[in-house]
Amino acid sequence: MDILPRTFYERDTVLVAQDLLGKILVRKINNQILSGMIIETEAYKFGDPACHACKNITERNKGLFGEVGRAYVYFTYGNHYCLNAVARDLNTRSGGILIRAIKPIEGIEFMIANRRIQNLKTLTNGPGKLAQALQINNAQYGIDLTKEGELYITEGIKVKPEDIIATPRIGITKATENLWRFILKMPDY
DNA sequence: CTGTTGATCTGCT
DNA sequence: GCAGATCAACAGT
Repeated sequence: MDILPRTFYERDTVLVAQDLLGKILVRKINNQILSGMIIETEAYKFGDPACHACKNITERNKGLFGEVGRAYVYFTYGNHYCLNAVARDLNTRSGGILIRAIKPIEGIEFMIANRRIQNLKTLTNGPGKLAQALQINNAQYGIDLTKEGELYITEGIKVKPEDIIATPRIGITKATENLWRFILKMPDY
């Protein structure tokens, strides 16, 4: 499976968010492979009031201003890490895509052990849950997603435009009118 | 230095 | 459906 090239991330953040649906997120821990198909994303870009990087660069959000194709991880609500991919067209100052949900493919037993639950439905269907299942934390901040390593993204299935649902984003209080949350229709999930 | 807030999850009602 | 957990980053004093 081919790893997505850096040019994939050098486009408008909203476009990349849609294109990430159906791609495969791969996490390697020692020799254990964990992977899953990306089925839900949200786009955040510069000037967007709901985005961490809406105005000034700070210690936490500087990754969103850096090189595209890298991982941006942040900690919130005292309990949860969330995984983003940095992506923007080269005329924009910052932008990122929140990976909200994946469908587990490989290493499901390992994920269940990480999450200490039994219910498959709630294994990786939220940003914080997904990060916990894949053991993602600040150690993954800034990892290059375009190189084979402990965390990267590869080509997946082809997604038709009519299989993508756009809805308002979740858990924010500003700019809720932008339909920048994208869900992949999954007939068998 | 202090107070507030947040791209959430879980458990209980 | 709703409140509580829980803490780092941020902005203001």
